[in-house]
Amino acid sequence: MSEELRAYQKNLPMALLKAREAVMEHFRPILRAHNVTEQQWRVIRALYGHEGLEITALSEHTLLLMPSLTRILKTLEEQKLIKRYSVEGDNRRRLIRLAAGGRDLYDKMAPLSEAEYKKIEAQIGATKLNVLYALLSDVAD
Amino acid sequence: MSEELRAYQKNLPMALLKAREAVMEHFRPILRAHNVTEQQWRVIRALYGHEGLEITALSEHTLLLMPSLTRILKTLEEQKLIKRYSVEGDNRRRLIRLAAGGRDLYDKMAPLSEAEYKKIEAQIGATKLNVLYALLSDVAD
DNA sequence: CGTTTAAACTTAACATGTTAAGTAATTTCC
DNA sequence: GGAAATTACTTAACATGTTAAGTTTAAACG
Repeated sequence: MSEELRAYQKNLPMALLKAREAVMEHFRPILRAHNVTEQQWRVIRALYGHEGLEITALSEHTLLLMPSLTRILKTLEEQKLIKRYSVEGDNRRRLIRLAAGGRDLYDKMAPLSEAEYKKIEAQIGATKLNVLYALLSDVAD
Repeated sequence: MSEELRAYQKNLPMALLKAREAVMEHFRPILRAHNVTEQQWRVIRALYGHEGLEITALSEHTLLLMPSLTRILKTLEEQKLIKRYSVEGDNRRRLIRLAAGGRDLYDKMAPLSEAEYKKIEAQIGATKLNVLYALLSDVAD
């Protein structure tokens, strides 16, 4: 097999992207039905798991860059899904928390999301999935 | 482990994204040095492998949606990296081909890209990498 | 202390992602 | 053969990705 052919067929970023797109197809209907984007959902999820996160920390948890996050938080705040709080003793930082609306949205979507995940797990198999997670975390470091 | 914790830690789309970001970090310096975006490079690569592609086919090969591709092709054409050709007997379709500038760019970047890939392969190991490709293609279908 | 440096965001500008709607050219099908 | 459906692509509008520059507040340091 020529180098060019290898390069075209075994392209790691493309393979990862394609797999991700396939997985996301399962979740997109749920997202659309609740009028949230994928990235907004990532923020809500992270906040549910860690009530009271600073924006930089949120950026790390969600894999969203700060400028994107600035804009996303602005719209989530307008929709009253999150709230901003000041940090004692440091006026540069801001704490972000889910508002009641955000918690409600999470409570509605999480079970649907979890159910879809179970379907995927059933299709691929839990064992394979665990191997995949291990390899992915291997690649990520 | 609670459901919520599972959901937060073992999130397949996020794991795929994180791995992809880690891999792309290797290639971004090359892209930046040649003033091409990741997506523009995907287009150039696909065209190099299949001289003369219609836009819909290009969309499938690059995993870019048609509206994105429309814009990307516009800028690549302005930079004289690609050219458009008409298709005999069907005026809806357009054939896209690399122009001389596009081939030159590919010839400059491909060896650098290939070298980076070899580094990644060496870090992870060819065996693991093959298992990963197999699992990813499993997930993607 | 006051000046410099760094940290935590935000803005800006341009490219792409995503969904819906629009346009022009082909097929279908009665 | 001509209306209706389909195909191939483009536009539009809004959200996010990405890099660079700007702003405000804290920390460091001489």
